[in-house]
Amino acid sequence: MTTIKDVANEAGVSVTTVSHVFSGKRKVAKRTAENVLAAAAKLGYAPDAAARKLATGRSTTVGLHFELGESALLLNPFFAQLLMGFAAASAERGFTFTLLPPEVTNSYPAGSMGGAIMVDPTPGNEWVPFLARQNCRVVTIGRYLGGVETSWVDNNHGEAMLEVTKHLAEQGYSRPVLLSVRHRMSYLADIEAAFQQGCLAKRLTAELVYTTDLSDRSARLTTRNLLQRPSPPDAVVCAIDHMALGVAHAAEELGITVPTELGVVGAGDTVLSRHASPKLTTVRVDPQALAREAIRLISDFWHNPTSPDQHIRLPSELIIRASSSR
Amino acid sequence: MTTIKDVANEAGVSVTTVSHVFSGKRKVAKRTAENVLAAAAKLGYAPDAAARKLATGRSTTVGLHFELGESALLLNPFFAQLLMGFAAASAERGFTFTLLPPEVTNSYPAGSMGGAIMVDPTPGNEWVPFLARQNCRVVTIGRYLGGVETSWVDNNHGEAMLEVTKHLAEQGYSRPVLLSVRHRMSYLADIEAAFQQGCLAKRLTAELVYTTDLSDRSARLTTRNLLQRPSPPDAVVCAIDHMALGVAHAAEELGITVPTELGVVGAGDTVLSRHASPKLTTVRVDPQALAREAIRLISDFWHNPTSPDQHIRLPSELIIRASSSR
DNA sequence: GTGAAAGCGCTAACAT
DNA sequence: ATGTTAGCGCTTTCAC
Repeated sequence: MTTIKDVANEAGVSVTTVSHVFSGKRKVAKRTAENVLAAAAKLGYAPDAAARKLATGRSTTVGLHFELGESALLLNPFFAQLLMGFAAASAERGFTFTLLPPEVTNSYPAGSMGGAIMVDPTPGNEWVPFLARQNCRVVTIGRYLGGVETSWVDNNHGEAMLEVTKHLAEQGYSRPVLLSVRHRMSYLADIEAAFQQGCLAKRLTAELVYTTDLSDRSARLTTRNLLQRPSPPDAVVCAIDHMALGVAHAAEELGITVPTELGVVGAGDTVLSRHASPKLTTVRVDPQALAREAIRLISDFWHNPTSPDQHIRLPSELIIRASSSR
Repeated sequence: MTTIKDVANEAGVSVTTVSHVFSGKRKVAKRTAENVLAAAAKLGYAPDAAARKLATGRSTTVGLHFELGESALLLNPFFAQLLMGFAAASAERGFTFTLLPPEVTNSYPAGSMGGAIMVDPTPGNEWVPFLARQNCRVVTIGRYLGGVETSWVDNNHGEAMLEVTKHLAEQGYSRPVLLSVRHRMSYLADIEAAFQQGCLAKRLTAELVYTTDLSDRSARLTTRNLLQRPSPPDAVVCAIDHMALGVAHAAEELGITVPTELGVVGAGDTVLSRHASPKLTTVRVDPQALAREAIRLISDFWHNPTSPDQHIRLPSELIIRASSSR
């Protein structure tokens, strides 16, 4: 393993100078810096993150956490794209990722992280308060509603849902149902509130129905019940794409045509939305952009630890397809 | 931050003793060990991984890499489950994960990892030779066919495919096609070979067709062409579940009934397979088991660096559903 | 603009 | 069965 000392010898300077060339923390003469860089390249030197962390007390490792059991992510291609975004964005900025275990271990060394990103945390998430208590900077994707302030990156889910209700009204639907689940992610709270508000504005009856879990199967069974009511809904808006597939399935089983008799809207614009027949109207969010912004915040905080929390709201886009176009 | 010194003072012993209580590298009197543990718990002490790494030269961080652009993982719920398995299994064994960036950076500090896991590497994967050169222990999920020996954990894809062809023959299908993609993962090589062999054994014509990419859309378009031939296939076996959905879609568009006129078989048994109508016959693999075994190997190698490469083959299971049951 | 040296938290000889 | 101490690779004060 090549150390800073080897580079210093090769370049004929002190380790201090080599250190500063790599950290940029003090001015080094141009000629000197070039020599050092050349020596480092020749020897294949890269600073050792562990040694650096030990000396500075600060880490460039970012903790990453998903609530896979709770959230929609497990069943969602969205998940993989988010992760891909994290890997790429962090590599660019010289950060490294660590996956946090599902449950908090009290002895987990929060100090080993320079920050943490929590994807779609629910109020029951124990990591957020745990990390906050240890002064580990936290950025959430979606807002944390558990009583601890954090920085966050979120989509404009509410606004998109208003567009959905507007679109449904324009298409002549009048009795929409929002199919959601009881997990308390900010995302769900947002679309539920906006759904009620949007329906009110357009004079649509607004009904909110919860399925027992996130599976397409639950969505299908719930929808079957809804459609067999005396006055069934004429549109179903879903919290995630694959629930919408379950809805379409239920309609098909009952001989109800989509979109004529029943409008269907999903959320996420995953590969699933293009797969449904008819094709699914859905709200598109950009996982790569979410990842990039989250890393940007972590990087900002790392370079400027005292800067205040930041909140970033990215747009969501309504993609209108056949499933809601009469 | 609590250090080993604080614990030593609190417990009235030397740092050496504390160190050994935590590493288990030498015998400590029961009473002493209890005192140390109590002191550590009281002070909230956890060994600092960076310092430990610096002192020993060995890291408990495991690098994790996915070829998200190439593989089927991006579109596959399988992916998330695999990751969940990694997070849980590594937490249990005291390892920590780091996500490797998509592309190799020559300056990447391989020394910062105690091992690496590559998911479905293709021969073009640059990380495998890069890491092998630096004596970083590599475990692949699926075999690496790029000319470097590694330890691996794999499923018995070939055997499962033999069962598939047997099943197809039993159901009276005689002209099956295997729909695959040109990415060179061992998994694809295995099912392609076994498909040929199995068809030969059962006297079925065996045709192998490649789609341009992994999307359901490509599968659908390719299948449309196949089905419009003078003598079309009467069964399509797919390399991944969502391609099978595309196949079913194409059949539906052409008014060809599944499974009567066309048998369809997927692979993975993801949520998608239960979603198709009719329900999809598929080959089930267990992502959690793959993750657990991979971590077990990494852990073995970490504790015993000189032990030879290991190869683990887990069973795959054919799940017969409506899409291939005449 | 550059260096010398102390020390971050831990481990592992070498002691006793 | 336990303790003393050098040093892992780096950063950072203090000095020039």
